[in-house]
Amino acid sequence: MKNLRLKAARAGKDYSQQQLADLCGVSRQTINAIEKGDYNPTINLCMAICKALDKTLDELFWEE
Amino acid sequence: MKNLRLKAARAGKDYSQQQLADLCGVSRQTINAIEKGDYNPTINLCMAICKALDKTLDELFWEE
DNA sequence: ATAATTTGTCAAGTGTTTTTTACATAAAGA
DNA sequence: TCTTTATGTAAAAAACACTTGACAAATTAT
Repeated sequence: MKNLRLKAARAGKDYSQQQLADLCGVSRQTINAIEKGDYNPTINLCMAICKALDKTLDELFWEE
Repeated sequence: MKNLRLKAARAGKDYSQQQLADLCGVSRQTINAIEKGDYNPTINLCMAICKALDKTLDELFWEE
């Protein structure tokens, strides 16, 4: 399922997928795939994303 | 670096590495490696661990 | 003491994340 | 209109998470 919280947080910073990817040191496709939601990133990447967007793991990635 | 918060949370539930591994559907060695800290688990596994231990991602995995 | 459980570690293999390259479409700006 | 930027998607290969099997040291229980 899509990660809309991530998409929203990125929009809140006015970053493109490419810009966020650069900040996190990964490819644009990786960010795209995570937002699209069909896979399972590593915790280190999740933390890099959170720090780039000033969010926490729970805010962007926790699922009930 | 070691994940001592995870080790402590597991101790708080009185689970062995094997028991926690079974609850999370991974091997004992994987849990051991995460506690030892020399790698980078996936977010899905981190969430499974958190749920087994009644903790959140931020409580067990967030690093400043 | 000794048996059973737990933990630490290693090597080889499997599976999946991630990269790279590439192409197509939509939106925005000049 | 023409160009640029942003997004969605795909296939092949590289990188790495995770498994399996195994052995030894340490801990706990009997």
